[in-house]
Amino acid sequence: MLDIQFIRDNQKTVETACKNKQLDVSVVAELLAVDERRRKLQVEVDGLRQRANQNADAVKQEVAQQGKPSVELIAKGKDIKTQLQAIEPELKIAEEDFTTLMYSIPNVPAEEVPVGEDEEGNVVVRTVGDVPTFDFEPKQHHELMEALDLVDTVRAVRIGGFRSYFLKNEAVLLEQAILAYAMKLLTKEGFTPFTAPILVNHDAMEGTGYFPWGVEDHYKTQDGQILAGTAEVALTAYRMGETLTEADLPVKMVGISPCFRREVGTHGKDTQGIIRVHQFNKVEQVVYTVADEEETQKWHEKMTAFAEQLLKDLGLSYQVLLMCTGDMGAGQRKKYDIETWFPGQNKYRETHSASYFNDFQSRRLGIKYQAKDGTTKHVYTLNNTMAATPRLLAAVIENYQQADGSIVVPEVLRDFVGTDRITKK
RNA sequence: GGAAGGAUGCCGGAGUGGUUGAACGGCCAGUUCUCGAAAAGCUUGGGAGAUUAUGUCUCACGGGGGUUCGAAUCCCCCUCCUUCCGCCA
Repeated sequence: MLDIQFIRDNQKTVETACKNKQLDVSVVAELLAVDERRRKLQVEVDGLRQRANQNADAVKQEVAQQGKPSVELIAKGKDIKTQLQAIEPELKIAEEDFTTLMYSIPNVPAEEVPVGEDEEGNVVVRTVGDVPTFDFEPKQHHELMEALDLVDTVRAVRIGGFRSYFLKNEAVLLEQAILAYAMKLLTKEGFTPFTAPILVNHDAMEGTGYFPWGVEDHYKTQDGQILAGTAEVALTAYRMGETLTEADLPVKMVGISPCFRREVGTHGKDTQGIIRVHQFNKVEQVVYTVADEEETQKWHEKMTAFAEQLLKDLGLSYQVLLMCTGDMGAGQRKKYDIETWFPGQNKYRETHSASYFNDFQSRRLGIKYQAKDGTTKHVYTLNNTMAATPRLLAAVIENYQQADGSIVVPEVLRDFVGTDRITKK
């Protein structure tokens, strides 16, 4: 959520942001019209309430002096009340409309974000690691995994539907190893480890900016909770409604949770393998910083670097992309995606996504802090993937495949997995 | 699922119809004292909206509605929390 004053002063900027993010532009003008109506009604209602309060004080005086109020003042009070009852409902409607529209206004992208309609507009910032060469034709992860009895999608689909999977044998340990390694890296960096609830309420979804735009992308329960697509939701909302002190910042959290995504609108994409699934596991980093864009940008780079460290430790090649306006979320101010090299597919695929929001999320969630100068400000929030499996597992398998179809286990994971090579049984 | 209790400011915690927007304590900020700090004292200071004056007004005691000239306080509905019982893991 943006500051209404900012929207009033920068209507064009906000409208351009809507347009560039491929969102409805008309909400801005609609909001400002409602804002004006609301303010006009507010002035009227405030004036009447002032009179009502003054009258009540006068009644109090009379009671103190004469023991009982005069009929005139009681009648006047009733009259004011009648007038108030006539316009208060209008104000209430205007306020409700105002709130709904405020929640529908996206964040304005940072200056350096390229304008673009879709992924074509994204810009490669850096490419790290050489694309590995094979003296044989590298296979895709699902071929390799099926041959080694590491995955079963045929039976899974029978049980859980399209995009379901069983991981089996060493793949289970290898997945856990990746997640545990990711957790360990960030814990060493001073992040507080969490498991996060994935069944969350509407406020948390709206507060993090997934709603109202992404309602269709999420599953919900018959009790009204939503199955979150990421631990970002619960972790970012962790201090919802609280006021911290500046000394508490930065707050650094790393959470592990299952993630659920409906993947509507992706029919026909990645139908093979376990790159795109409805349920996966993820280690996610979330940080609150002071209300300073320079500081939050520093953290944005740092958090991206943490994810890059993981990929380097795993010996994977990747590229970092600066996402264009059309390919970023409504609440995001700037976003990097990291794409990891998949030799079997012969291309880079998205494995990480790092965003910062300034106070867009914290305004919605009501997360503030008392600054050193005594004023109260909203914290700035950021998040980044640390490791998402089985997608990252698939990357490891494709990159570590051998001519005989076996998989070498990355060195840093060997202790956990208990073997240095996965071979046919 | 049944029963009881609870939700108050930045935090803890009083308060059962009108000088309580909130005692008391803590924290933070500002300020006085000081070479400086600590300690101590003082402050219309600490949330939101309107007006755009930097003063006034309104709202804000979990959320919504009602009673009343007047509600944190009385009534109704809802949400959440705690405890006990039941059930389950």
